[in-house]
Amino acid sequence: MKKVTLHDVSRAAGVSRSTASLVLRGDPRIPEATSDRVRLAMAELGYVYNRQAANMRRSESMTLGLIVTDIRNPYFAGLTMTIEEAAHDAGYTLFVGYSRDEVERQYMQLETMVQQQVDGIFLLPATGSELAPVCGIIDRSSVPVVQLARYFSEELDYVGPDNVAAGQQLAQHVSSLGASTAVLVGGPEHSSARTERIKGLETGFTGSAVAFDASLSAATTNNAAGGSEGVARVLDQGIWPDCIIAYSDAVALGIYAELRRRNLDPGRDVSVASFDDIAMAELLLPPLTSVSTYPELIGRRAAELLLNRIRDPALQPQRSLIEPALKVRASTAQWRPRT
Amino acid sequence: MKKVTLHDVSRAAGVSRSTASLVLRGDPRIPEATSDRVRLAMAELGYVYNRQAANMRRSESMTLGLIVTDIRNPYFAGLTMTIEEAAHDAGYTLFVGYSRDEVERQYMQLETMVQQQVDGIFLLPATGSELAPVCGIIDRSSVPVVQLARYFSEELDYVGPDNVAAGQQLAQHVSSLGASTAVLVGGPEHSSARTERIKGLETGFTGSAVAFDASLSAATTNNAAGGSEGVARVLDQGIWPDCIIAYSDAVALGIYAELRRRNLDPGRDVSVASFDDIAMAELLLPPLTSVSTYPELIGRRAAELLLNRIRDPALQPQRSLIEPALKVRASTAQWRPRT
DNA sequence: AATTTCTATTAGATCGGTCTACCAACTAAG
DNA sequence: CTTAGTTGGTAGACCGATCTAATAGAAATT
Repeated sequence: MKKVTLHDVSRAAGVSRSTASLVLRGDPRIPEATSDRVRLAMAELGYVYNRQAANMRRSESMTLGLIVTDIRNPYFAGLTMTIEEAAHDAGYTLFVGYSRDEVERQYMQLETMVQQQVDGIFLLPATGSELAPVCGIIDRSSVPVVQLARYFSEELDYVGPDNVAAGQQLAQHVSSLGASTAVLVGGPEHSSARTERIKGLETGFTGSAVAFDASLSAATTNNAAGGSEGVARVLDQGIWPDCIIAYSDAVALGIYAELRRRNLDPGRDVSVASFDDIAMAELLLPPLTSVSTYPELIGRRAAELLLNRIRDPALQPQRSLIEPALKVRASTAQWRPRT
Repeated sequence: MKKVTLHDVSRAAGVSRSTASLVLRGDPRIPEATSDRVRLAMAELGYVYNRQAANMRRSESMTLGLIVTDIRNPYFAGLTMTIEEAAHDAGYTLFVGYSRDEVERQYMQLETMVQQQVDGIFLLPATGSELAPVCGIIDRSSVPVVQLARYFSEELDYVGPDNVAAGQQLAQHVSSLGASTAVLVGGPEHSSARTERIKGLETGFTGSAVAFDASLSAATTNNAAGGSEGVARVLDQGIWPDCIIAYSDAVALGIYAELRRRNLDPGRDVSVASFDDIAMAELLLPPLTSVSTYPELIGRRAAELLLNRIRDPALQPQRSLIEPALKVRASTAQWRPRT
């Protein structure tokens, strides 16, 4: 029941360990007759290549790390899927950690991944990551890191949607509907993405007839529960906006539910619009107006960036913004002033 | 720019490599004065523990592997989240691969994970896994494997919902509505889960007034696109069931969409019921009747099982079935005969 | 005082690969 | 015949930890 090593293989094939190793890596110096013999021995003995051992001499481990907050949000699930695909296609195996938006958890995950000698890390930072210790482990090991969707450091690569543009597009659409008040609901309070989306909304609404006050917006967790809670908080303050802008589609789901609980009909009594445009947005009733932020593109771009940086660590930090696109649907199209 | 090793640390602290190693692992034989000195040196030099090196001597790598088909299905996302949590809490780092239900891809992922010396693997098998090569790598390395939600081998541990019971519960509910015909839509054709659900439906429907013919069911991919396609295939054959049973909630989403495209109102013109009960089921319009199969429980149970087996590989293969629970909602409650 | 036990520490083998440097045998060129 | 080059292969150091067996010195026991 002992492990079969290259040494066992080489003995069985009547060659040296070095030769077996060369066969393993397809070195052209080894003639076919020899390599066939070695490969036969491998098959017969049931040899399993030990990457960890190989990694000790080579400088790379052929593993990457990915830390995201929560894949029950389909936006992050899509992002995760493309990143895994890119990593797999490039020959890497992927460590994954879900931080649940907790810095402490995220820190532990970063730490163990670095200890496992990952060649690079995709990080969707938990809110609060700008605080000290998160960076500590990153630059102690000088492992390449690409920030996804949110950022906390200017010195690390970043790929995300152009949130400001997304906010502007949404604002323009909402004001074109003739709404007079709009409010933002949901999203983690201090994340860069939320700040940028608010900025986009504000600039988009200036000069329009819509009153938008960012200080009235309700920050919450980025999921349906957050949406319900956020919209409740707004309405219970006596604020009755014409249009509710959800921080994300995940949040919008909760907003729909809470509105209905209060006998309000989304798309008729109040418009709802959102960010992300996950597949579900189109299937909801009413279909949800949303600004698409293309998680697949972000993932693909991030993978390119990280692989490039692994090849050349001296590269300048890059920021790559993905252009959003507004998808107008019935949740806002049918809006009209309350009678 | 070179890596700091335990050797560097020990020299800086004026002790031997062995002593530094003992400090690292908190061995009680080392007095505090010494270990403080060593820990100080570690902090000053920016030492990073190299687990791969440690793994070469120890027999474990403190990593686990998880292979699932697609986390854009919230059911699998939930399963994945709990497994990651359990792994993390037990001190393991998790490799993740998404097979996209392709055996070839799954095989490659199994192979690299085994080569990375994982201590155990959670496997949600791709359809078609019963075929030879998938097992090859598993028993060549004799790595513990727990099958999730579907199975292809009796010799490996398995945790999943009690699909037969789930099918029965659904069938009983549907016949209690007074429906006269029901059809199953969606799901990967040869998966164990689908076979079992059909079996449950069949036994549940026998003796009732409902005509259920499994051979009329439309097998598809397990997502919304599959649901749309499946229901289209059924209706285009001229079959007009009273109740459509979706293979999963993900499939049901597509069924809702396709029915509406044909100006049919789910819950009024035709009942819809489903398996899984993801969070979204309740938020749909109409809210979707579904049998909850508790992915969180499955994940937790699977983690327990795998960790136990790692501790004691001689354990008998176990099968653990999670009891389902029917959640009746408006998508079936309002059903009445077409006029 | 001699022996035993205990404490703090260490040298050196080891895990399973890779990599450098070198070698032997044969062919080709001058 | 000598020299240079090519082909096919190998010995042994190396990566960075762990682990076993051993040791020197102090304390305790006889």
